[in-house]
Amino acid sequence: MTSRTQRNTKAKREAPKSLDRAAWLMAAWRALARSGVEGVRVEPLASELGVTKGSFYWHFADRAALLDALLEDWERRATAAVIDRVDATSEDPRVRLRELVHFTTSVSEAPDAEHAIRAWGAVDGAARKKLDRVDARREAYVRALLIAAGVDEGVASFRAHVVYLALIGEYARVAHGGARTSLDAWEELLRMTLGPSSPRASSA
Amino acid sequence: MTSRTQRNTKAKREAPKSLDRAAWLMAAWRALARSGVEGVRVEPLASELGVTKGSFYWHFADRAALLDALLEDWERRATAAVIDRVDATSEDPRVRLRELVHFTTSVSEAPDAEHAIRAWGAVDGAARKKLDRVDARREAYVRALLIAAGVDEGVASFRAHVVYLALIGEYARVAHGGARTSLDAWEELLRMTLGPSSPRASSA
DNA sequence: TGTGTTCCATACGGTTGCGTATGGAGTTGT
DNA sequence: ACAACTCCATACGCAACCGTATGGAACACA
Repeated sequence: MTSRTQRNTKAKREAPKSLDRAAWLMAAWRALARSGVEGVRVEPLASELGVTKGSFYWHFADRAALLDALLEDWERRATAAVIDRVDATSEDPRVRLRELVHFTTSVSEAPDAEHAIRAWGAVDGAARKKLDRVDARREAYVRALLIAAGVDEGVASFRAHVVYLALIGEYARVAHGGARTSLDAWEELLRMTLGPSSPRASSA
Repeated sequence: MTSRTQRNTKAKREAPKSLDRAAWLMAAWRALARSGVEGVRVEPLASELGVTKGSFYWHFADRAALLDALLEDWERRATAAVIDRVDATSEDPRVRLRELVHFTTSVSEAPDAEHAIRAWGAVDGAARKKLDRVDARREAYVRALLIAAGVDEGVASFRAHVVYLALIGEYARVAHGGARTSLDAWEELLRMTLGPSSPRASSA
């Protein structure tokens, strides 16, 4: 309150420009990962950022606009980004599959955000739609990898689904503080998944 | 407002006694499944039940007490109850395992509640503790079934973990409106899981 | 030095929900 | 009938947020 002349002057060394949408988005991500959708509130975020609501309502129409932005941001980073990265590792689908599992499993901030969005999707329609799209895309990718690895097309869908369910489950467990699944367990899953189709396909 | 003499007289045919804890608990479950922890609020529940807060604060100390009661209730129903039921179906561990999957998968109200509690556990410490206990117990049960079914003890832990992850994933997907995974997919998982250990145990 | 634009502070009204205090209507026992 | 007990209604005070309205400080630019 002594002098308010330097609000911007040294707030950030490299970005002397004042707060922008991105800063609000990042803060929103932290809040989302920490406390779920209900935790991303305008005024708390403002005080965390050291400003007031006035700033928020300059960059966003309202709280819903911020939540929409979160969803859009997530859709990008949760599909194309991951797939591109995995595709860049190797041509071998088995290697790619392993990399996919290890990567999505090792990024330490991802589970919280992902799980928060899943919980959000259970309550909100917009989040639900995004989730369904992302799920479909990722599962299809896993399925394609399995088929490329020589798994029968018939069982590939089932196995891809199961693998993907396990990944979702891992996100959920890690999100509430559970221990991460060991690499050995993932390897076992991949062995079972990439293995030959079981003897009797229909046992009734 | 005409006459308030019959509040109880015909509220419920069989239970003329007025509202009790159980009624509040059920309403809380519905709210939890529908909107998550943040959705279970005293005043909305009251108006849903056709009473006022006065009733609630008679049966419960505060909102936290209601949430605790939910957690306790869930721990009972999510472990012992399920295991007892599964154990009652057969002696064959394979049949039991199948029954476990089909049962936990088919109870249509369970996924919403389970997922809501998982989301809750990501935010709250008490819920987290309950979750960890329940997870450990259920996973140990699956592991025991696998071993009883002849799976090597070495891989049984890994496979039990994977199966359990898939179940959690299923809860998550169903909770936000996703389609239930087909029985065929579950059967495929069981086939892989109950099958022999893969050829090369260490491929590096 | 004026003028416009960008970004934020301040202040306000309104809603929702928590917890408490208190009384009162029914019911039960005697 | 009277007292005691059970269960709920009513009415407050309080806090957290949302969204809006409005002014002002800093900066650019001419």
